Amino acid sequence: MGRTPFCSSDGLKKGAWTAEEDQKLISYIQKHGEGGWRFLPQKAGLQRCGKSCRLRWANYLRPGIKRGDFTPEEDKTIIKLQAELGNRWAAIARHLSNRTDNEIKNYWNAHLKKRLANMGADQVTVSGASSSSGNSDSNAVTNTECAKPQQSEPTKKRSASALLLNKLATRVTQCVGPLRASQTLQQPTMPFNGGAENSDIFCHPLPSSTPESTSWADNNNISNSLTIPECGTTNAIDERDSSSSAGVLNDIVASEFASLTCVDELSDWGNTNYSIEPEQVQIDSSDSMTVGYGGLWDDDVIVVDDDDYTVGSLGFL
DNA sequence: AAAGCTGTCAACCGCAGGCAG
DNA sequence: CCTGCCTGCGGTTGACAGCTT
Repeated sequence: MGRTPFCSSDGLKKGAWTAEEDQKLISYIQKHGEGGWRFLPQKAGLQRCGKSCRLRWANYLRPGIKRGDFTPEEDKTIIKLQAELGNRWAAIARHLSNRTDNEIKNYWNAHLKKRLANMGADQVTVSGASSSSGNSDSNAVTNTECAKPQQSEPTKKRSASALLLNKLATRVTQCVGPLRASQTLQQPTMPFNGGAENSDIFCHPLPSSTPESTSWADNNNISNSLTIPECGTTNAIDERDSSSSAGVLNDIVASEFASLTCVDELSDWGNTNYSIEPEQVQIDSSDSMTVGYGGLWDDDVIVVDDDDYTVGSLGFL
C-alpha cells in the first residue's frame, strides 16, 4: 500500500505566491497556529500543497525573519559553520538569528562559495619563480616556498574551512621571510588612481631590519608623501591615491601579499597552494592588518612588530 | 534599443527521520 | 517491530531582473 502523497498535484497551484494567498496563509496561522500542514491549505482556502504552505511560511512569511544583506559577522559565522558542519543549512541557520536555511543556502551558493573559489586555494602546482634565491634566506620555512601568482584556474573547488583560513595565515607568515630576503617584488595588477598604466611595474623593498621604531609605518617612512624605491618601469607613485597613509600602506602591503603563492606540502589535503589577492589584505592600523579569505575579512590578524610578522588567529584552533 | 547572458533567489522536489498507532 | 503520516532538510530548478554586447 503506497503512501498518500503529501502533495497531490491535482488542481494545486504552483509557482510564485500572490499577496492574497499570503494573507490567507498568515490569517489562518495567526488563528490556528503552525502545523497540520497537510490539511492547512484546504482549511485556509488555498489551492496549494501543504508543503508549499509550510515553505512559504517558514522562509518568507514567518514573523521576525531577517532579510537583506548579510553582515560581515554573519559571513564569518556562515563560513565557519559551513566548515564545521558542511551543508547543514538548517543547523547553520540556528546560529544566525532569524535567517532562514534557504536564504543562507542561497547566499552561500551565490556569493560565498564563489568568493572562496576565486581564491584558488587548491591549485595543484606551483613554481618558485619569484624568488628562488630569496628562499635561501634564513627565515625561509623548509616546507614552504613562495612564488608569483599562477594564472591557472583551480582544478577543483572545495569549501573553505576555518582551518584552511588559519593555515593560510600561517603560510603568509612563513612566506614573509623568503620574500623579504628577495627585496624585490613585482607589482601585480593593482588599481591605481591617476591613470597609471596597468602594465607599469614598480618594485620596492619589503620592510628591512628595524632598530627601535614603534611601527612598520614608521620604519618605512609611510606617509602621505611616501617614496618607494622603484626599479624597472617606473610608476608614478605620486599619482596613487595617497589621501591617507593607511591607504598607501594598504596598497603596498596588498601588493606584496598579492605576490605570494605558497605551497603547503603538509596540508591535510596534500600539496595545497594558497594565494592572496590585494583586496584580501587590509590595514587595520599602523602595525596590523587583516587577511581576508575569499574576499572576506576574517579574524586572522597579522601584526607587524618591528620587522617581524606574527599571526594572531582569533577564534580558531 | 534589443537580444543574449548572467546572477539571484523563491519555490519545488525527493528523501529521510521521527513519531504514533 | 511494522506501517503510514508528517515534517524537515538539502539539492535543484526556473522566473526574473540587471548587465553586457
